[in-house]
Amino acid sequence: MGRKKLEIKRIEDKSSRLVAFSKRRTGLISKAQQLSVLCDVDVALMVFSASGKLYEFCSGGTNSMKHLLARYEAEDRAIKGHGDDLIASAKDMYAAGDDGGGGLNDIIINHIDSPQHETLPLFST
Amino acid sequence: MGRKKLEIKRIEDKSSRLVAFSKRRTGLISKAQQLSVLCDVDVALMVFSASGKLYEFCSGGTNSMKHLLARYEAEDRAIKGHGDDLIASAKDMYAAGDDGGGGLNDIIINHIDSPQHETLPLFST
DNA sequence: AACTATTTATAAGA
DNA sequence: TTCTTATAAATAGTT
Repeated sequence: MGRKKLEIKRIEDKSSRLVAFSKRRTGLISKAQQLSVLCDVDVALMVFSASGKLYEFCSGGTNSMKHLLARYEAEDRAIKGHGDDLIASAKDMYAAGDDGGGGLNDIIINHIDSPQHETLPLFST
Repeated sequence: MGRKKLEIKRIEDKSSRLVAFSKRRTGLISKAQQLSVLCDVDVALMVFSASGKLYEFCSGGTNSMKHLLARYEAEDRAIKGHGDDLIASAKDMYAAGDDGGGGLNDIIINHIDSPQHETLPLFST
């Protein structure tokens, strides 16, 4: 989006990297806020600078960050609770030889991509 | 960024809102990944859809999300640990009459905007 | 901190 | 939903 196309790899020049960090961090937080408002969903974003500074955004305000983290932990536990099922699925796929290349990782990702019915909304706006 | 300029407020038409959610969520996660790679920083992003589905990105992979959340908790505690100092600062500012309008909120935001020296990196790539 | 040439993201529409 | 396309936005390099 600039004068030249930029490869997505670490910017080695420190000055350029810091400038890019400042610009892109601002843009990212703005996009996160827009997504939460336009689509009426909860979003939590944390950015840790190389110097240890924290930048954050949370729909509902910074004070509600803990609510979203609690919700995340709950969903995470729900996913982990299916560990045995996931491993069984992985074995089945390997046995059937239809592993798409990603193996267990892809299975877990697919699982994460499906709604977690066990998870009750702990926080909603 | 489209055929028409869009106001940043809840999209009332459900179909349009879902389409926007799909597109913008993808874009946001992509931007988060680019920021982490280009600027070599840690980023954690969580999006909770209205139907309770979780979408996430974490630099270092989903498995490292917990490390970043722990780091966030640590920074949060460090900020909270300065509660007394912050309240004293607020009182001083009010007494001096140089409250910029934001009051304690602004003081806390300024505090958050400064590096947390007490925070050790719990996780780094 | 501004500028501006370009690249990207994306709102509508098919 | 997936592809297309006109436009708005973001931003890389520059001043």
